[in-house]
Amino acid sequence: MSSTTKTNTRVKTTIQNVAELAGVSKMTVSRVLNNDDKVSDKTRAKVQKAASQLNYRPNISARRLASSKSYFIGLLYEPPCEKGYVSQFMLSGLKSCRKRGYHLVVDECDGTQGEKLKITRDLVEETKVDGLILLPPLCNNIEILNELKSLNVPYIRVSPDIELDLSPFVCMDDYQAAYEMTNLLIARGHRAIGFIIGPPEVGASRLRYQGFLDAMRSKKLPVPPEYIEQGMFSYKSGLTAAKLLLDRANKPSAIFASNDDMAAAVISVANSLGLNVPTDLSVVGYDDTPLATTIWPHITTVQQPIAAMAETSISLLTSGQVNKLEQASLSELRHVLDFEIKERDSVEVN
Amino acid sequence: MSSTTKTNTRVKTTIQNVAELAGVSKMTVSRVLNNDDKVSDKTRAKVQKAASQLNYRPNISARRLASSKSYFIGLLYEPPCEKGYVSQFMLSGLKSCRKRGYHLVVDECDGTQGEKLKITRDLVEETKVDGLILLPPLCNNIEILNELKSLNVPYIRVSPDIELDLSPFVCMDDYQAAYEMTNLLIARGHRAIGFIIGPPEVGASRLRYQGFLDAMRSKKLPVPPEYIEQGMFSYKSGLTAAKLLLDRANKPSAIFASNDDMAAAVISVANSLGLNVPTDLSVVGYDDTPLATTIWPHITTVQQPIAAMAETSISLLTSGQVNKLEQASLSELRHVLDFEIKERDSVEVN
DNA sequence: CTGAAAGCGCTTACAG
DNA sequence: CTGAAAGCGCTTACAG
Repeated sequence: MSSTTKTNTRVKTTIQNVAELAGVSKMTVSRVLNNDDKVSDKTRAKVQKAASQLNYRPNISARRLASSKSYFIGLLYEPPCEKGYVSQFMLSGLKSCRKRGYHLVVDECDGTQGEKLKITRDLVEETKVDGLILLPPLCNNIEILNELKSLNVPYIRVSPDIELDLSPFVCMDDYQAAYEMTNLLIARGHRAIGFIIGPPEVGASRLRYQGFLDAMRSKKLPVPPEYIEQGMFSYKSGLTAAKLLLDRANKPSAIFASNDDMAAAVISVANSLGLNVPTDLSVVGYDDTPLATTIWPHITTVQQPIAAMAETSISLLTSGQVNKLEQASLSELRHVLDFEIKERDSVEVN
Repeated sequence: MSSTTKTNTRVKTTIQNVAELAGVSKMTVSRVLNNDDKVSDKTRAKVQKAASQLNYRPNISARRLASSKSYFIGLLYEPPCEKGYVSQFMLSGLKSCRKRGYHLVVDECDGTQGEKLKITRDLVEETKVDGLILLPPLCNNIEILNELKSLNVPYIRVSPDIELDLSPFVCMDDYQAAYEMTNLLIARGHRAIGFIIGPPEVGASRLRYQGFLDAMRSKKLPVPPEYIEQGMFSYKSGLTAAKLLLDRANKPSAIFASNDDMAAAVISVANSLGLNVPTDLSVVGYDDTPLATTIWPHITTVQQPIAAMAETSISLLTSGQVNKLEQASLSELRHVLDFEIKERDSVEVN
């Protein structure tokens, strides 16, 4: 019996087989599978047992053909996105979709505002996605959000800068992460800590900076203006900022850069100045991009929960929770996921 | 009329509509769409005209349901893969599949050899992919190739090290690229050129090295052993090699690293030694990974034709050419795609 | 709460 | 070379 079941997984089992085993009609099986309310608990249990016994997996193509749903989730990104961010999200999203019998349709949303709107509309109307995921900075594009709203397609915003509307979003707590990272540096004995701010047009920049400032203040540590530099998230801007921070007599013993590219630049400048990282200077970054574990020393950084963001987004979109938006409380819309501080080799006890 | 056609693209047109416009049966339309031989040229033309007039796009789900084909292409990769390589391939592959009405199913093939074989089998038997793309180093895994052969699934090997079998593959000419890159350095006036070799277990390492050697020899330039170091493709190994190459009186004026990570390491070592890149030392890499355009100076490197590799692979797999393997000539199986040398800021006239 | 019928848009197999 | 019929595996809409 058990061996028969095993071989059965190789043979395609249909809704009809499940119906027969459970002793009900295909219709009832379909209802159970789609979480329809009006099925008695007893029947539901019978069907579920039969389905799992046969290792039944619904045929998506048949579903798609018969139903009004497309079983497609769209993922829209806008270049240039932080390197690696899109692909990490995509890889996780692909897996999350697959295990639910959905497919992820990834599209680049580039060009003028008009072209972006067109790409968005096409994805909705041609591919007929059941839901859309908007990566930053697209998730802050109010016209696209409005278009989606009028098209009546549920969407999730990933790490939005501001609460433009009452749509659901996933994000991490940038303020808290920067606060904790700063505390880690302080705990290692650092008092003179430099900071490179991210570009002002990115909302997270302010939060990361504020987290740093508050952590310093809570420990009554000074934050002299010459220890603060403005960066643009690019490696090159990190180079410039690091030179200003380090090419002086009274230099910080640690530098917190608002992203990994700039942190890597700090390490490079330190080296060219004859400073060893981490013995002479500790450096921390933010994002945990591939670069953080490419260069040497590997950078201590904040790991964004990208896989969890993808999983949460797709879970919300496929469970249909997003459709019940009107009744949803704010707490159901906001998903603040846990970050992790990855301690590596760029920090040392001072 | 023209405006009607435009609005029609919004309404879903079916094979039935095309059949009616062309004055034939659905069956005939289906034959034309699937490139069936036995259709008269006249009928074919009529159908094609009607289809394009209606902007007809076949419904993949209906096709999948009715046919024995799945319209899925599998992409199998094995971590750790060169950073960015997989995601670049994936992004391109996603687009190539989409425009053909296919879907790309991406899966990570990790673990023991037994687990890898199981993942491969599952992808074939459960998802029923019509074809598989094997990224390196999976494409050199003879057991997986054999398994696929016995499962009778067509596959494409991407940048395989060796010709293990008579299956089709896509690749670029590593030897030629290294040859040309070396010539570029020579043309810029460099005579003393150092080289960092890639890991011996990667077939391309040998080809790149040989291309370098032959270019030097053809110009009668010396290649002293102290200018050659062994690397492992990692940044850290590049650091070690670069120190050996640069921390001496008689140093090369240019260094050719076998990949970008090591080239970035060379730049870092140069900086810490007080050498400016490119004025004191020219550096070139290979692969054109995101890192090459992240750090400063941006690295002059060889761009692998990843998008073209993805497009070619999917084109071969979806056109059904791969099935006619037996009759295929070798030239039809081998697809050596054009590379491009990206000249950036890490090389200067000597 | 449950089911019989019809149909989604294609292709397969069979005729002619 | 072309077509009428049946069916892929589900869901929708309608009964009861």
